Amino acid sequence: MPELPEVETIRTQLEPRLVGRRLELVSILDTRLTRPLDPREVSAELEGARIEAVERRGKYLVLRLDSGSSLLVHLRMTGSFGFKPTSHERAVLELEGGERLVYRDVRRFGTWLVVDAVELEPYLSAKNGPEPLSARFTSAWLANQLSRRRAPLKAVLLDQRVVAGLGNIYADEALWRARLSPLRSAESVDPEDVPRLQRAIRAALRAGIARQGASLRDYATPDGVSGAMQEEFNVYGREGEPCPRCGTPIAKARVGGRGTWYCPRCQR
DNA sequence: ACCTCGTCCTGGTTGC
DNA sequence: TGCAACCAGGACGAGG
Repeated sequence: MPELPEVETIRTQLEPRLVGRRLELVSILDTRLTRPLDPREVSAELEGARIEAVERRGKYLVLRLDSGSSLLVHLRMTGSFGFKPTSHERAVLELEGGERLVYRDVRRFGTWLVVDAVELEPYLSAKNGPEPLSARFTSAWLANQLSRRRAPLKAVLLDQRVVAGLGNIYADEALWRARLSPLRSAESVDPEDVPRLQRAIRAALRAGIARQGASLRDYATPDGVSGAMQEEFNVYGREGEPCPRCGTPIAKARVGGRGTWYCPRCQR
């Protein structure tokens, strides 16, 4: 489940290997990938273009092309990139120089979309709120968003328009750091506590980036290396284990249909 | 406008 | 040991 730290790690590794290279052949092997568009149309738009930049917005990977178009890749649950043949290949980009970038996605939730220069920013802005590691992600913004939502706090943090890039893992980890319960309603959070939550979100994501993401199930980086963040989870997946802060057994609940781990004692 | 839930999808794990 | 049921969850659409 690639979230911001995993996608950022992928971006960092792809950038030096892709920028300046031409896409010679684009093979889309799974027709679901480009739905509702015909994969042949998408291939035709990509082939021959040169990659100018590899960027990230929220959980989207953005390949900017010299044609003016951009390829937006969303990895959803199990999407990944690599440079070696593997199982569950859904697309292959043959690069100038003979290298083959393979897109793998076991569960086929991932999506590829080509947008032109005019559409790019409106599309990304409609899907994503502020980047959590940018200056635009302020406590004031977060407080305002929380104040108008009655849903569980965690459910609101998973809304990409509130903050871009948080997923199930880092939402739980951020809430643990902030000592706030995922179950309470967003509007019930005291405005005085919001700066703590804002800093906790940043800290959780920065920790993930520093460890090159978390390797669970299907995540691997393009270089084939595993991230190490899973070894440092405080609560995620740790039902029954002692809270690293107070020793109380970690509890598990379902919030918005998602597995949710938290300390019932020190997260209020 | 907001909220919850079902859907998509496959493979690994669990339980009988 | 076999096999079916269950579980993982990001985004989106339906329905309340």
